[in-house]
Amino acid sequence: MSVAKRVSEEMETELGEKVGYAIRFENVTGPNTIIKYMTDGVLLRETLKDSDLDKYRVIVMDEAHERSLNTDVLFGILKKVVARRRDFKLIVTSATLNAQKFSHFFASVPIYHIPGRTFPVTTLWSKTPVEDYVEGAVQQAMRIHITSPPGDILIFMTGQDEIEAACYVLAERMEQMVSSSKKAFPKLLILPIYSQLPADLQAKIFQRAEDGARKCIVATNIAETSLTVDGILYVIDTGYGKMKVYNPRMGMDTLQVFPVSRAAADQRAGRAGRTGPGTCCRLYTESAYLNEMLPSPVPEIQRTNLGIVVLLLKSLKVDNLLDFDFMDPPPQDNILNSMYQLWVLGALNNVGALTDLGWKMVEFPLDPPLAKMLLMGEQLGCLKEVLTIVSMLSVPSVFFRPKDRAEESDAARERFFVPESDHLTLYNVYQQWKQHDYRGDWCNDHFLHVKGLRKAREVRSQLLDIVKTLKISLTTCWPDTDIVRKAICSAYFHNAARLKGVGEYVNCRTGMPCHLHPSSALYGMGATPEYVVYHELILTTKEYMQCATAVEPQWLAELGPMFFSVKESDKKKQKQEKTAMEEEMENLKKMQAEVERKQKQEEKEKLAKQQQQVSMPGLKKGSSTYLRPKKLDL
DNA sequence: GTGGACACC
Repeated sequence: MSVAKRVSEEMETELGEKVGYAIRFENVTGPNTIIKYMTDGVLLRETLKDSDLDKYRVIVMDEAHERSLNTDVLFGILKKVVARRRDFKLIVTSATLNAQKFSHFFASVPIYHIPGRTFPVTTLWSKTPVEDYVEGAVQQAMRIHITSPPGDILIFMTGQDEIEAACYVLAERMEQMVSSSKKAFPKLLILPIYSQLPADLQAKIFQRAEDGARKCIVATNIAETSLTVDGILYVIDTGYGKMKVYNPRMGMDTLQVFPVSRAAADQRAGRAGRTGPGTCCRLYTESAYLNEMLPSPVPEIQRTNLGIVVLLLKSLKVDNLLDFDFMDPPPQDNILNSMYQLWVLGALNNVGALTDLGWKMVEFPLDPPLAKMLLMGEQLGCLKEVLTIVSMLSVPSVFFRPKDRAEESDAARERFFVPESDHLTLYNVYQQWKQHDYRGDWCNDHFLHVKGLRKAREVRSQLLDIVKTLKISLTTCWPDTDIVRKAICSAYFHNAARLKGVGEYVNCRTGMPCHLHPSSALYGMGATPEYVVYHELILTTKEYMQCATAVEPQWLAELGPMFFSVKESDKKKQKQEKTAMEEEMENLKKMQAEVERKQKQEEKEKLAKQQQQVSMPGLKKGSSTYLRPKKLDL
């Protein structure tokens, strides 16, 4: 938006006239707009309505090296548009590191180099691997503060916990230093930043420090690309970051600490050179950088659940997904698994084409199971309730639990509990917030993140607009919440689990152990329920179900017949059902095999390269102790 | 009996 604003000022027009912008919840453009700045997500949605993008003559894909999921899907689509339309131009801008690769993907088009305007950055390497990088970073920061000329410090850590620890230790060391030193000591302003930090605290990093004080910002990779602070002359890079990795076989996301890529490390270093010549202290050896880090991060499309991507591409008439021209094709397992899941949800038919339900699901910017929950809400007569639940599930957890007020915030959360369902608990939170006029101070009083709730409200209103354009009627079942639980069950029966012990479950289909999270409302039932469905399974210290709801076993049979049947039922009928399902499965397997065969033919050369990238923890053999990704035992 | 980088539709 700020770029759009600057350009429109330069062209001496109002923003939204000749120059405009569009992001998810905002569209500031008009009939006279000739330059439109937008996110890759907005453009991707536009291609669904007009796959030739006839509205545009030129598209500039900026920051292409970031390789977001949407950008990667767009590349494949735009490549086709370029082939079809003679009057269309595509310009891709990227960090030079990857330029060759982009050029090659688009039939070896010419590359233009545009020199950057940053200052040189001196790199200092660690001579030996650093065992404890939190401690290492703190020591380095103190050293810079004591011995180096003015200029702010930026430290990269992996997450909230580390940031809090680092800030705490830093403050402690500073205090010791000040009290043991006789002379006056320059101040150090320690500032944490990560996305979940409340906005007012985030804003502090941009404020000027009082006279003589040096700022020390301790950040996640939010400071790598998303926000830029001027005045940084020193960067301390731990060399690590968190990354979400999807495991299709277990249907589970893990958030793991990995060494960052060389490209990311260089990006981090560059943050020291915006104001003047800077310094980057890397808490890893030059050899680790050269030999053990990947040149660039594994693209998101290769490590994510592809449900929504499959749905989108199917709606664009890409019949054979393994044939789609991805710059870096995702692992076949991910594609096939997502197709299977869409088939199970009833979005794809036996030959892999979109069903009526599937076509409707595409309209919603939601993961397929969430879209299905919405549409089942329509069918079952509880759309209003489900709209709220889906919106709440689309934002980060709204419960705020500061460490120093853990008990107090737990008690506040428990007051919202609906004992049979975490989903209904979320609904309850939203309703109460609404009844209190969507007030911010009410959120603070009840240990809720205002930001998250506001976002949920925006999402809800966007979904409501789509519901209206589809002429779906807005039904409610209140106060019969069993119907809501049925709607949840109808979209999440693949995540059904059966009780094994208190709070201990196993997935009904896969046998995967899964645990109720200690924060779940279901603990409030006294005895935990026999059957639950859950929103997602996340591996941390255990496999935890995030957001679970008690369901009746007969609902599973009724709403998820491809997985479940009631034992007592007529054996003959059961056998017939089984045969029918087996037949469908066979069809699906045939479809998959055909798709696989073609893929193998055409992508033979690519495959070796691809596999190298796909084996995600993706580090070369003989990694030193510096590289120790958490091992995932499957 | 306790979690969770970051964008985005």
